[in-house]
Amino acid sequence: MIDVPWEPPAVLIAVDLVILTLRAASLRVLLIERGTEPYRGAHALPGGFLAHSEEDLDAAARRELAEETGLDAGELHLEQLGVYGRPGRDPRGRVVSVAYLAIAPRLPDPVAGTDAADAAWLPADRVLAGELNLAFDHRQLVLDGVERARGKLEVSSLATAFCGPTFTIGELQTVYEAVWGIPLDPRNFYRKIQRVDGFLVPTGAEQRSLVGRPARLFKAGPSTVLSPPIGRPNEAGSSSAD
Amino acid sequence: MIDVPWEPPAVLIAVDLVILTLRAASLRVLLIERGTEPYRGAHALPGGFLAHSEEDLDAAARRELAEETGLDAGELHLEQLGVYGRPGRDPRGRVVSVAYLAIAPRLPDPVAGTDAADAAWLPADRVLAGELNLAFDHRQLVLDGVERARGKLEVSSLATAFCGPTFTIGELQTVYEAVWGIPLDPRNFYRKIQRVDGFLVPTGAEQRSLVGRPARLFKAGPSTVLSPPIGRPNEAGSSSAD
DNA sequence: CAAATAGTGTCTATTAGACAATATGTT
DNA sequence: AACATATTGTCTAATAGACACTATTTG
Repeated sequence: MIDVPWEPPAVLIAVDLVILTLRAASLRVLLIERGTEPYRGAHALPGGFLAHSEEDLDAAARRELAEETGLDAGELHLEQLGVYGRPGRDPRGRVVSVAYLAIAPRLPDPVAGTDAADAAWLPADRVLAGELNLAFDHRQLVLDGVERARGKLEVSSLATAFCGPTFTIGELQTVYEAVWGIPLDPRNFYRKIQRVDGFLVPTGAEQRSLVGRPARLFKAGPSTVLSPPIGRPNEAGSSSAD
Repeated sequence: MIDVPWEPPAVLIAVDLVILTLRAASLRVLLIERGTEPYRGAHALPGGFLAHSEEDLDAAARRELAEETGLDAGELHLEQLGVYGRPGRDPRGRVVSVAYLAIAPRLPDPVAGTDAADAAWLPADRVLAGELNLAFDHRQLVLDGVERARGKLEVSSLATAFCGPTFTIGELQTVYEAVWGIPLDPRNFYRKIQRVDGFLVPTGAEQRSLVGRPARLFKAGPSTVLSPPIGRPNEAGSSSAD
């Protein structure tokens, strides 16, 4: 950072949230329907401008999360995804948006936000496939968010953020399958995931569902870095990184 | 992004660069010595404010890179590292900095930048160890940059960005060892890295050094994603992610 | 019992890591 | 020859993936 003789330009800072969750075994992202121009009627990510010039970026993300979903960010996984500042991305003027990725466990259906006129958990697939019309560069944010989640599932304990405080190995497998979009062998998954040191801690309790043998309940262990990583099958492809 | 009845606060945007390279088998970061307050005399990352309100962030990063090092960003690996916007990080006022990570191949010793009064490639170790006094939150940026590089070495072709257009497997090994800070077995490394599909392409040429058998020269292949990944030994540890 | 999910055993091909051995250059 | 680096071979323990099998529940 260098001092300059001229006055540097000031820009508006926005915070946008890619909030992912699992519903009906499919990966969903929280989208609101815009009620005003620009992009009236299009889907958009929840977010907003910095409240005041001294607000911390993370604090702004937590504030928006609470406003839009009523969720306390203390309970959620929340991490910075990146900055999106291409000139022209917002027709109203120069806006630099700091994107955050949040992972939410299964939530009560109604997501009536205070700000959001109309909010819904829409399948991430439909965004990736381009079926939905997203405002601004928000499709890119969702792409990047899903890609981040896919990668971190391999090497971190992120998957548990999709679950409640306790969960079965079957539920965890559903998370991996939904985010990666591929089926996994339950038997191999079962042992592989338990082999990871410090990932899962058995609670001793069991959970019984409508059918089948009751499953042991686990909670997240101390490790946030998974070693060995949970390999994603068929990564064998070239090109495209970052 | 929601429309608001009030005027959102505008802040200054800076771009800071964590430029890594290899010198004398050690990982170095480009630091300049600040000639003005605040933090006069401390080391700082190269960077600066947005030139004008319509400048793209990536363009600003490339511009700063050229100004500080004379390097053409077209030749270099350049990726966004994150945003650093904690209030109070800059005593002059609210500044949100977009950090970029650049990887440079071996460069000519003099790094006389136009802006930088005094620039030097200093060992990343000394920053990590806290030996050097860095301005602002730049120590954190270097930490994050090195950590990013360490991780990407495993799963991407980033290592080749430290090398010239052609390189030997021995040089590549030096990159891995310097960035990870651990020794690797040359024989196992030799084959392991060649097994990665699309990573290395032999040029047919050879390179002879002062001593020892000449080594085959390679260039970077089409793959930017490495599968299987190049596993980093002794990752076996708990806690701390993100 | 049938169906469904949880959990265990086992086999095989592949891989990681250790390290001996060989190849080819310089001094 | 002595030395240094590159490249190849080989052995062993660990691992991934396929899949048969057992266990425990509900209807």
